[in-house]
Amino acid sequence: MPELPEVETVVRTLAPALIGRRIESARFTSRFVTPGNRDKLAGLVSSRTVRAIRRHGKFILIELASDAGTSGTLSIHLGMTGKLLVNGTIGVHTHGVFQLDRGELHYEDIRQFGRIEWDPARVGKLGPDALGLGLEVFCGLLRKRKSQIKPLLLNQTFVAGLGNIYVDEALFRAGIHPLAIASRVRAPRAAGLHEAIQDLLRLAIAHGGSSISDYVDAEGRKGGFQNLHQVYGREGQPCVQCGSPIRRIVVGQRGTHFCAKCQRR
DNA sequence: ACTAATGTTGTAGG
DNA sequence: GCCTACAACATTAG
Repeated sequence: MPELPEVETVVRTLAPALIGRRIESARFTSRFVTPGNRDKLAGLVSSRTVRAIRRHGKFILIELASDAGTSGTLSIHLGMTGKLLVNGTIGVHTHGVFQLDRGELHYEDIRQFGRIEWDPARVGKLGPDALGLGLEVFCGLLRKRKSQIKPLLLNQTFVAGLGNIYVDEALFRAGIHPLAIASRVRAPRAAGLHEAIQDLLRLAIAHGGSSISDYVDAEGRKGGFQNLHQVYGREGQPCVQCGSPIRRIVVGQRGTHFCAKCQRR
């Protein structure tokens, strides 16, 4: 569910309710979402004030300061079905509750693929954020890799933030076949891919992200960008460019949508 | 009833 | 290092 545009939308809708708030206490109940000592994690985040909320790739990073001024970062990854809700009700899929000095923040996650962690090392291993990534940097990175373009773009240590939907959409916009070898994509096309990624992410954010089944922002609202998808979820339907049917294949275990005519190998 | 598929990532093995 | 397959979990569609 949540790729860069969805996570960005969550961060933006979360910020007004969270910045400056003090976390009085917290409770975690899932051994999957919060592996290890859940009480210890609750203790770490309690009695701290939210200084800032950031995002890197698909990770939500909440900077917390203690009364003494020492700071730390709470990292939340939404996995496939994670939600952060400011005005939710507690249900069977609520695995985290933050008591704020004003209001509550709930973490819900049906499949429990998401993670709530304190200063996790894996955030440091991420590649550069896909949004705002420089053209030269991107082309330089692409040139060095011999793997297929789609699995490469999904690799968060290469570039952070793209998921299955936006990779398919970006490759379509750039006219690149998902199995193309990264290093053999010629410079003009690579530049086109860079532009496609930037335009696509900005447009998707402007529409509040894509809601395919579960995704909602921190206030429970669905996104609207799913209505503007050109290939994702459109198997058999006509290509918006040439009319030939959108095809679906499996690449790296992921369903992959593309137009065989507009995206030549 | 049973199987496959779903937007995520980490790990194991070649 | 790279690539593939699989596993983690719950729900839904066919």
